[in-house]
Amino acid sequence: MKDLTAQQSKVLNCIEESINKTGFPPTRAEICQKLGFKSPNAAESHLRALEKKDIISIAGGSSRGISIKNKKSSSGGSVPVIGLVAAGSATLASENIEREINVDPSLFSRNVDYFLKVKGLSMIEDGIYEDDLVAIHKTNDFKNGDLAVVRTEDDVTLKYIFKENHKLLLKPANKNYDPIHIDLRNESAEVEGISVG
Amino acid sequence: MKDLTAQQSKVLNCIEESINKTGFPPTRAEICQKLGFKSPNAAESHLRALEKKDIISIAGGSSRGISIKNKKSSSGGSVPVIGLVAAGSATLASENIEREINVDPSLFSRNVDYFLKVKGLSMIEDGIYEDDLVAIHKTNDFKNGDLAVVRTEDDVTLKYIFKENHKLLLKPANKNYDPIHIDLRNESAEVEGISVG
DNA sequence: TTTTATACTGTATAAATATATAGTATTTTT
DNA sequence: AAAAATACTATATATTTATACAGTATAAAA
Repeated sequence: MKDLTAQQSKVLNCIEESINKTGFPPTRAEICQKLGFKSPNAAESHLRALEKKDIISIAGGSSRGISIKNKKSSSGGSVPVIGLVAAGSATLASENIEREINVDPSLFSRNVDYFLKVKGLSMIEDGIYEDDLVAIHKTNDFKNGDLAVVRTEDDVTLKYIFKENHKLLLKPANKNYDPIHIDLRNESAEVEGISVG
Repeated sequence: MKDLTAQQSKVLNCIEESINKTGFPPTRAEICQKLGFKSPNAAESHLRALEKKDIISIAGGSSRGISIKNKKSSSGGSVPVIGLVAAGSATLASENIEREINVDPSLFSRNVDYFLKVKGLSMIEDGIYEDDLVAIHKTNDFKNGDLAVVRTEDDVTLKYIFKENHKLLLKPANKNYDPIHIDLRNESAEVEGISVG
């Protein structure tokens, strides 16, 4: 996908800000006022550029007819933050969702699908503290030693994962917590994603 | 709080629909078209009524200047659905949030703050199955035998709660799962809310 | 019983808004 | 080197839109 220019990002930010603050998108004039433009056409042409790049859609003939596409999925730009977990304890996530954190896509090795906000102390030896953000890529695939979000029958945890034949070993980075052994023949376990932070 | 009339609910729904579908609030004319009114003043006066009841706010002098208040908290009307948990396993909640389920407030004994979507099988003997909704009232207060959302150091679970001195007993309604004993002197545990469904 | 709130039709209009057209200048792509 | 995209100012205007004013009718509250 084509990147946004600095000005186009500003305009997009301005739109997001308006929606978050007032509940509805801005007019051309409002964009101009916020960004210091003196002509409504400045905003107009930026909007057209953003539309061409498929970032927003503009409803013709109606005021404030701007909507931001890509609310879900896609590759670059912004990623949802999911409140969660550490060694399992899932916080009530909807209260912790901080929408639309803009991220530099080149910073991470794989695609980041969401961020986990760490709750709990089980990863404390690894420099991951409460409320830290861990970038997660959704996948079932993992290597031994990966920091993974694992969903067992009873839990969702963020731990280092090791697999040997039928056995999974989930290892927290805190001596006070014991490693968890899972026999896949008795218990089910799914890897929801792995850390790419 | 004053209740909404049938027509006012329709108008509110119309606004929500517009925001969900197009990304921005409707004009008076659009409301009229959708609900079959023939005068823009029909929509206008309903909007004024909704504003008076503090359901929406209207930005004077700007088009589509309608925003819905009460995004958080408050008593009646609509409640968020939080994807979650059963015997602990927390699904990645932001994916499961189904916003704004309208509920009859008189149906529940206490205020409903949110719904949990049950994941897992630990409550199966009690008529609570996977994907069922359980109405939750946020509180620290509980009685023995309450179905409670309990956050331990490592988990969030939905279980029947019993307290004896320093000990908590969390009992699932499924023989295959064992009750959990928590000694409050060694481990922390918080009640996030109790079921009022 | 007299307000007050609900629930509209119908008409009108000032203000808000989208949007086209005409330019200029710089940077990037081809 | 030419074309295309970026990044604007400036002006104009048709259309959208909010919003006021004038009515009518019914139901609920005071």
